[in-house]
Amino acid sequence: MKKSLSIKEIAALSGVSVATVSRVLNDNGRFSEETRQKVLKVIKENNYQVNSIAQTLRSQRSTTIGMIVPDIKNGFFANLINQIEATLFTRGYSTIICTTDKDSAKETAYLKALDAKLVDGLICISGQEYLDLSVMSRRIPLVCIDRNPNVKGEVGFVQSDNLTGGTVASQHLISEGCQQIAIVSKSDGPSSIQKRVEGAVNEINQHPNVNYQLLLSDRKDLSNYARGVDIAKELVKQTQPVDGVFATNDWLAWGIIQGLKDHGVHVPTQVKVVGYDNDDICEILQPSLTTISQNIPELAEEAANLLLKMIHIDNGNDGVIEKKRVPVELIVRDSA
Amino acid sequence: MKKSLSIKEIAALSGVSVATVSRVLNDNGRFSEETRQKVLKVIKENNYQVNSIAQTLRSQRSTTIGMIVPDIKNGFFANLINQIEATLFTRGYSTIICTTDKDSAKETAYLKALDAKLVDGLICISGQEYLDLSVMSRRIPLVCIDRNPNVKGEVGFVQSDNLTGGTVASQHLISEGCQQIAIVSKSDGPSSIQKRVEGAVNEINQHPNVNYQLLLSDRKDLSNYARGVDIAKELVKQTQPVDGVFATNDWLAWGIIQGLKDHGVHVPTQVKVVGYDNDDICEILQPSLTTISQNIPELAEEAANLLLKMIHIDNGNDGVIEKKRVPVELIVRDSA
DNA sequence: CTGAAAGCGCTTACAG
DNA sequence: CTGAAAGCGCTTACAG
Repeated sequence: MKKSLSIKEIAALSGVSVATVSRVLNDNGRFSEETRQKVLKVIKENNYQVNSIAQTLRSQRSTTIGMIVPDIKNGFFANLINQIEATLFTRGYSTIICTTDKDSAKETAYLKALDAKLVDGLICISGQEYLDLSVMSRRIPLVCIDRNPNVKGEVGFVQSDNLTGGTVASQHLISEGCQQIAIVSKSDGPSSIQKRVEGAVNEINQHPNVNYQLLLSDRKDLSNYARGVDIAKELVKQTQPVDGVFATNDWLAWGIIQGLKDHGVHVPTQVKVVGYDNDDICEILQPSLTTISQNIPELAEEAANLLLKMIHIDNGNDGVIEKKRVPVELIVRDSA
Repeated sequence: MKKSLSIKEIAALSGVSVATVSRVLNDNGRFSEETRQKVLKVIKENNYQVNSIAQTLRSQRSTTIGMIVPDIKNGFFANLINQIEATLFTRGYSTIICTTDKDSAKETAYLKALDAKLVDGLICISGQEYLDLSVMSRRIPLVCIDRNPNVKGEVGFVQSDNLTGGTVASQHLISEGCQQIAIVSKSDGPSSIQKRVEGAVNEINQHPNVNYQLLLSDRKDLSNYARGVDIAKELVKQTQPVDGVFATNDWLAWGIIQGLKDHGVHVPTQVKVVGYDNDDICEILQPSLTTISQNIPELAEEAANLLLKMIHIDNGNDGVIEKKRVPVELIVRDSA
């Protein structure tokens, strides 16, 4: 591999000291315009590229942040990751994305790797369990999105307003005339999903004439879609038929719709269905899916800004926890 | 931020030199079992974490690879990224994922950042244009997936067998009795997609009784799905109706199916449709989509292994280009 | 089996 | 305005 030039060689070629080259590079400190031109010329001519590793070691700042995410294939996460990364990039930070695949050993290994790489901050998205930061050798600014950290000390916390999301979903079904509502979710979901259920239940409880039942799939072996199909089988067996379903994600919702259809139950005329996430699939399905849309741009912006703020303040160890709650939006389509 | 301990402090606490601590850490060089135990004990007790940045600067090896990808939201890319990253991780490498959003300025900026971070290698996935590596200050092992690099020197090249993919798609339609086939794609697609079209055309040309037409959407403002709907409008207007469609991705295929349905044309009885990628949506749609599945695990494995091989050989500058071509598979479902 | 020392490529007080 | 020098935390010949 061709060796790249160092600041030392640039200095020699420019006839100045390495200190001066460094100053020009960082536009920091005083130097004559003439010197600057001279150095910049040599840098250009030699395609010099600064060595960030050396910078990081020296300055103890990596301008890199680590991002822990359970699953990159999920559309919601992919969007969120993409936007956070884009925001951080415009602010001069690189992002190392670590996909844990919900494997806590992998999560720990990644945390150590990020620690060793001196990342300036950490963003953790969702995840099944409490976040165990005891493996870190340093205290590091941390922002969690939809996840409860078990960390003492300063943690930023950005949440989508899942509680309201559930509430709005129920409200919509009720306003459409539903009186027997099934709330369908997964028994193994993270707290963000449980909040959706909680919101939906709370709302229904405000309406004495509306009943609900909770159906939690524990079929970890199935995809969300397949779980929905599976749950639909339960639904059609019931003596008191449901007329509304709130599913805590869109794939689940679509599985339910298809499962119901297989049993001759039509959506939305016989049963109305509301999903969650406003996944890309919502628009292309027939019936298209009524759903709750999370504000991904705002979640990304809040998380990135909060982390950057924490990095720059770097007050280190007082236990202040900043929280942001980002609104959601009901999107009405054909299914309810 | 709490400062982490250095090897120097571990050395002091263990009563040995930093050299010895380093040896124990890397299990490299000779030392007594007693020394090892002593040092390891201190490391454990103090939750010592090695500083990879210092290691990298010293050894000029970062055990980090960079990955340039056009779009993380695309299911095919997301899967591929995920699997490459997982493979590299088991081999001790971290992966920095850089999403270019098809913006070449962003691509250049990322390339520079990766260069500055001393990544040991680079994987580039797809992308619209030739890859411009002139911004790199070093020669670096590079593997391209479905992308033509314009680089002199050693480049690994892993491709999905897009040509055969197109061929197989046509074959299937023909074997299902189609005689008027529309090949639908995007005018702005990368070469990997053009290969699919080429394969499909070649195959049809083998069959004198089968005709085809090529429809390329140039509506960059539309999603793939919307482009499909749009194209379907063209299709139904034609005097000689088509009875088969090959679309170069699944979302496009689904748009066509929905567009045809809107005009009263039924799939698969009147028109048969084959998509490409075997996206997660294929199974949940009705009709479910017949498609060409790329072998993502093998693509990931080949790319990762090839890159690792190049890194370890590091022969640097002979112009050998390794190529791998990964087979695809026809998956027959309801739409054709 | 172990240590002293050089050096990876930078930044930044300190001195002038 | 500029340079000499220390030091970030490691690894690795070299010497013993």
